[in-house]
Amino acid sequence: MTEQPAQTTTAGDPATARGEQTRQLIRDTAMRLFRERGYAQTTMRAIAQEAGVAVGNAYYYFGSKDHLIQEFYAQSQVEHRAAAQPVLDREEAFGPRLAGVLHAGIDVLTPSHGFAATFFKTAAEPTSPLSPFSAESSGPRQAAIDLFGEVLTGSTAKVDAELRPQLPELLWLAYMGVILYWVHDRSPGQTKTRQLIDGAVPLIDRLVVLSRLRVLRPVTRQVLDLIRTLRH
Amino acid sequence: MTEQPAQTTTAGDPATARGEQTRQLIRDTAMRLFRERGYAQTTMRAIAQEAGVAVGNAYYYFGSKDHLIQEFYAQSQVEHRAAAQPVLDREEAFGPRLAGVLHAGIDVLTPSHGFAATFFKTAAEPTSPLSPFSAESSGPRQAAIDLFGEVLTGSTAKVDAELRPQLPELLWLAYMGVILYWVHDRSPGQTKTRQLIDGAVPLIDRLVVLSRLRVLRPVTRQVLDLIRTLRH
DNA sequence: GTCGGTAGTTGAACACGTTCAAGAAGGGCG
DNA sequence: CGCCCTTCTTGAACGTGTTCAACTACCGAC
Repeated sequence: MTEQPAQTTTAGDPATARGEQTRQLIRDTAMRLFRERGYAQTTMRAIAQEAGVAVGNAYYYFGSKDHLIQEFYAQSQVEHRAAAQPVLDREEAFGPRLAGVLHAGIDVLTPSHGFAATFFKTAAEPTSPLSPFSAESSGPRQAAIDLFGEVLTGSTAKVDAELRPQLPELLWLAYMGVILYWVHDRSPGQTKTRQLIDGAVPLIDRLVVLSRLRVLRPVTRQVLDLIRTLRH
Repeated sequence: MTEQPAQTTTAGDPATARGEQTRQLIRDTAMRLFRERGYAQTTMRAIAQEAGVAVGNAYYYFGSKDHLIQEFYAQSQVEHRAAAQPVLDREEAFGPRLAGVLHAGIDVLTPSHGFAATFFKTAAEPTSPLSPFSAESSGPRQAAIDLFGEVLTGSTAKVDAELRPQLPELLWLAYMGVILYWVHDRSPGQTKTRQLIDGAVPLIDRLVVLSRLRVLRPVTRQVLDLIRTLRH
């Protein structure tokens, strides 16, 4: 309905633009304040003041307060990738690889649990460019899906040929589910989310293995057909 | 309807309080404007003006603009229950009962797809009393879970004894998943959501039946243990 | 050097959700 | 009726995210 005007995101533009320093300053200040005070308690005026710029200047670089969240996403995704590297180097079996990558994701997010939880609502809004399903966040999303592709590629697991191309996205979807649980997880240290990962991974592992069985072939195909249909 | 018997003891019954009329007026006006203009485009000032009251008066009855959404939830739940009745009367098999109740839920929500989608973000915030998992919405939630209990109770399906007590809540969770998909569903008439229901129900049906197999007993138990652990 | 255009920066102004001190309306009781 | 207490109602005022017309800094062209 209400189409946003084309945002000058400077996709492949030179990062040497004059304002790049200011952009990073504002972003870093915002991230710090989000962590210190939480998302709702951090006002745009406070961000601007702490960064030593005018309020409007922040809006020159970031379309809205919500857009600062997307910056957080991108940053988290990069950290997740880095944190997952040792696991991908070390493990060979599918299960441990998946578990390791999932745990790495939660590891990265844990310091931000307090404020991440409060802003994940914005991510759930379908019309928002912040939705993990939106076109605007297709960059970080694809990177995340690729990460789960690596979980698969490097593993010794044998996967049904038809399932294989769909699996990375399905694993990413499972990861989204883990995050949804984590966001609501009030157990100390979010230990329950850890239990969810450790409990769900063997089940997923078994499911992937079972999908190759001839007896279950019709079901596998049925599921895959449904998924293909539902894809946007 | 407007006539009421002599009210002698108004001990703890706020339903007969003086302002009940005003409360309903504000609620109905808000619902109408939400449908007409969408959630974000409907201001509290507009609601108050259309209802012919002061802004602060709306806040006397509803703690915030978001709280008006909860009113929408409760109303939708009641309509869902009513719309599901014919299905529960007619169908006996588990699959058709489940499919019918799921379709009934979407039927009820369909007229509000435009604005429901934009406010579902608020429901996703864990700290908000509007979260479907929160204590504040335990009333409508329990009613919804009970509805899926009826899907099971009235059916001819034989369910694993250990799974049975967990199943209503699991089905409700699946329903939440359907709604999450529906919210993001941009296909005309949300036909894809209908396909999701029709595709997923047979799978759930088969899964429930399979859970009784001796071979799968360990897996069933493993899943149930995990679920019990993760429960809040 | 200075001119002109782009990139960057400013802060007052706007609309919104929300709060709150003050008042009005009702009803029980003498 | 007059009094008091609770329930309800008011609208100005506050802090917020966001916008925008005006302004400044920079840089290449001549």
